[in-house]
Amino acid sequence: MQTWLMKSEPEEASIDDLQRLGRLPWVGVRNYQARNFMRDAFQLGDRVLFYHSSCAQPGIAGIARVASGAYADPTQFDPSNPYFDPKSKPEAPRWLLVDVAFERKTTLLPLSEMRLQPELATMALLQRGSRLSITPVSDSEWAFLAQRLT
DNA sequence: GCCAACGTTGGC
DNA sequence: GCCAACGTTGGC
Repeated sequence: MQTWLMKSEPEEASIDDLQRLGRLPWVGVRNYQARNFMRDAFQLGDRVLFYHSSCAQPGIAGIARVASGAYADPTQFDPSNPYFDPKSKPEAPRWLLVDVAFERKTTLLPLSEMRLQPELATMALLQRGSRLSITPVSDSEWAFLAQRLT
């Protein structure tokens, strides 16, 4: 089983929202590399580290699971939605999503602390200039993180 | 609000 | 297919 880190702005969808709803369609991915991870590499039951971005305390806020295969993100077809993509056609959807299911909250592991850990220096999230909203987490990175996510 | 870094677009 | 211009991300 693989572990992934997925970024979400808590103002839009926080770990508390996921806890309340139990399950969420991960709408709004508009990057081909991130889409391809969901389409080609995600497996049902894969672990998801739920990361809060663009907020006062960026960091890992909880753990979730991949709860569906990839399917068309409906927001790309809705002209009133901020994620609307006029170039995407229903017969050939450009953007996909997966459902994500709540597992548990963790005490927030701040980005600033993650940066201090040599064991995490290889994380895709921490690489210079990395902006990708979905990144893989290696087994050794997860093993280290698991001890700190309480 | 700033700005570095990156991805996408579109003219050629 | 190149690459400059532009838009976006996201930490600070």
